[in-house]
Amino acid sequence: MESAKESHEKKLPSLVGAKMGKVVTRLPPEPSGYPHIGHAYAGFINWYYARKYKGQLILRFEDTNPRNVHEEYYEAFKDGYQWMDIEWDKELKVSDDLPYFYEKARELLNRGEAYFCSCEADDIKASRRTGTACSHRQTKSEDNLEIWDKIIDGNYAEGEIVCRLRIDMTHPNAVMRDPNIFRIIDYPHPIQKEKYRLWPTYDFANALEDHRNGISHVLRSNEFATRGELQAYIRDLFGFPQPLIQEWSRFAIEGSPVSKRKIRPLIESGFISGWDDIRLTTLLALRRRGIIPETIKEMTREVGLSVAQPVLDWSVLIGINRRLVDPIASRYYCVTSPVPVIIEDGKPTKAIIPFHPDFAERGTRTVTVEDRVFIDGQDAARLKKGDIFRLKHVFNLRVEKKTVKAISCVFAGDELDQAGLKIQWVTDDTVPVELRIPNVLFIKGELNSDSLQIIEGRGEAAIKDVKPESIIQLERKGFGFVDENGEKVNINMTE
RNA sequence: GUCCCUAUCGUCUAGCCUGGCCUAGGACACCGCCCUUUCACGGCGGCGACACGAGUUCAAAUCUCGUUGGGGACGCCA
Repeated sequence: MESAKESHEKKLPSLVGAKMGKVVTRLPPEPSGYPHIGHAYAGFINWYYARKYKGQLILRFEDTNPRNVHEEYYEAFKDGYQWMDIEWDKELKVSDDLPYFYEKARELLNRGEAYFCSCEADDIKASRRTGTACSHRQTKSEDNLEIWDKIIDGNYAEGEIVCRLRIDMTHPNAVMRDPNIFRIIDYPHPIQKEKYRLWPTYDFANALEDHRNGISHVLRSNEFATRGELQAYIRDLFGFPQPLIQEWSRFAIEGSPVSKRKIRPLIESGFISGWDDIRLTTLLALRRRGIIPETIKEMTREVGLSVAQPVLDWSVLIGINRRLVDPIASRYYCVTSPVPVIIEDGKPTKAIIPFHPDFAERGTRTVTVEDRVFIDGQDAARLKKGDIFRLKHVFNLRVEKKTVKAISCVFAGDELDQAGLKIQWVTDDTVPVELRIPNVLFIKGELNSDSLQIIEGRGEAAIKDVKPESIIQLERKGFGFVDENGEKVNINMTE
């Protein structure tokens, strides 16, 4: 028991170069969509180390592309982190720092470290592949500074010109081949409105913000690995110290896309219901599926700072969740394809059923069984004449006659047969239940037409009292999240 | 095409840096038994892996080279 418990308390490794009280990490979301499990994973790691070393965690919205950013997502991220119990110490928006970036950019222009380039985007791209420089590289500082002012004054249109760093067009790391650091975007920003039209690119903003925010450790997924060199170069340009960088591999869950590019068409076609569809891995979806935050944390500790390419199976997440949710989920009976069981010699009998087998303090409900109950069609199919089974928490019955429409039984004693068959049941007093059973969205890259199964059933009356958003267990069916509880109870099965 | 990262049970991961303690440990899944008024949780046991090929060494999962596979970058996205 102890060894099992210890193994569940797997810890993340110590952080290189971390000093107590001196660690500052960051949550750097772009508010352009809903947070998903990958954000929660990275968020938890950053939160974990900030707390472990009694440092600080900074929430920094990377909102430097007004075309991508929408106001609602700032809140969506905060909600997501809050749900994960990830608390941050300071909240910033990169878009608040444009004056700072402007000042730094002008300094670089003045020093000849940057220049404006009016080549076509495609030509710039091609020249990076071939490693050839364009004539704009030679523009004098004074002229570049003049162009800067003209852009601010509105003399250039979007797409007409960009500001690039003068590094090395033949650098082995293509990211270093004179990267763009500013571009014109004539589009209102949700926070800054129409105040700016010249926006810094990711690398420039990120490199300077990390220094400006006093970030000691940049903990991020390695899709940014090749940008590291550029970001370090930018900080070096100003003589800023370098934070320590720790990267891990971006992970995936088998059959569950994360990208907006893949998900949006599914929503538009109506294949899935929205960003909170229970087949997705957005935090909203996971919550509605009955996955709890602790499960995501546990999974993060398990996967750790791996640099391979983890592709997790849903069973890992679901298995961890089942263990964590077991003690908190009350048990209920629910039957699908109900088949009547006629108790020929039935007399009203009170069944007292506990809500949880291990915690008596969670209480019981009392149901009176008369001469008819319903059992699940699948259980009915297994019964044949002469079989003895127990109506769980009531008494034993013997099958006398079985027709396609009903099963007739007689009382067969009260003694509990430990090894005998026990069957869940409902009376006439039920509530309609809709079970939604999710499955993977994609199988081997193909959309899975069977990714959501909906089953109608009858739940015992006690389910009417379950608070929406509770996680319950339908005995022998599994755990689920009570999504709505009205005329009908919708339950999203975790699976 | 060029550059970077990576390769351990079905899946995830520990070990690799500092070679011997590894007949390779754990989690999830699966199978069996036990516990049990659930096919839940829990307990015990089982199945099950060092991608391949060379090399270095008394000794290699661990070091070197190559092959193959996987991921990422080469955006006026982040």
